[in-house]
Amino acid sequence: MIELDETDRRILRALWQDATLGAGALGRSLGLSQPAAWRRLQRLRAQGAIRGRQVALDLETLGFGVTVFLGLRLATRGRLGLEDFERAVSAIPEVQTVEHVLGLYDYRLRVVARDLADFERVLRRRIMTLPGVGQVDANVLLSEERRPGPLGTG
Amino acid sequence: MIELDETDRRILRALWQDATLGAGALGRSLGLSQPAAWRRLQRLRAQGAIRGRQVALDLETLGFGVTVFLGLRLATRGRLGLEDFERAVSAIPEVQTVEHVLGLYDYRLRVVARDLADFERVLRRRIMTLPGVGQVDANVLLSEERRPGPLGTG
DNA sequence: CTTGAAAAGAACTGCCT
DNA sequence: AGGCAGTTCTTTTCAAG
Repeated sequence: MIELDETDRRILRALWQDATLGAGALGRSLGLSQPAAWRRLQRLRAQGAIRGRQVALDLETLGFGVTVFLGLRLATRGRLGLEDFERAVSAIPEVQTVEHVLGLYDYRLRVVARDLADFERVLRRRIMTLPGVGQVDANVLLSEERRPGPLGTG
Repeated sequence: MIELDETDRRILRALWQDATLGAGALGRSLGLSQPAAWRRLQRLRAQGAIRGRQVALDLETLGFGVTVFLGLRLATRGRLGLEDFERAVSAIPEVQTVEHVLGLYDYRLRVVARDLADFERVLRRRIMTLPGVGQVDANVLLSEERRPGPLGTG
């Protein structure tokens, strides 16, 4: 865990919105010179605050119009059960996110499909056949808003 | 919705892992020349397949060690109820994601906090006071795996 | 599609306040 | 910590096959 000043937080917030910004552009928007912004970037990366950069793909455009969140309970909850389950779920390409959680569910999955018929196929042939799967709850995504998170207050 | 060939899919998969790759590096890893890879990138962006680039922040390192998923049902479900709720939830910095869903819940929130005590504060003072909030279910994140999604199968 | 090269811009270094 | 000036490298763009 590291300490950030307000300038660092501004840098991270700006990069969160658009990671294509370089040290020069960042410096201009913050009133810093290019090398000064560059040195802060280096430090933030060395400290591990920035893990990497990813493209945000537009799944709608790519033909995947349906996103469904599944909440799963396992019937068998031993250590082997978890490992078997995780190995099997990792082999399903339509699963975008696997979250191991504590609470009402054991696992939460984010699943994308081309349409509802495609999703039904994934659900019946892939999800329901996972080892140890018990109860399955589903929520269909209507719209989603992603926000920069608590860096503003930090 | 657009058509992709296998090379396009490879490009998107590579960028999903590391968006810092430029046209040159992409071309080398795919057996294309730098201008050829560059033109494909341009096309993919023009078609809207690539929405943008984001940094992946390491929330642990930044001091936010607790992530909780909330499933919410609203007590009042009219149009005004939804708008009031969305406006209010957008003002909570600890809320990273707001998903409007169809199913067991009306909304799903991803909430980050420094620790469980901090999370309790957010839950009591911010979440439970949201307009129209009914039932609230919680799941605490233990571990998470993100995967490239269904681009491999196309 | 390729290679090659020129122009532009970004990244990085050293030295100074 | 930040700024300035200069060097090096990559990306971008164009020409030609």
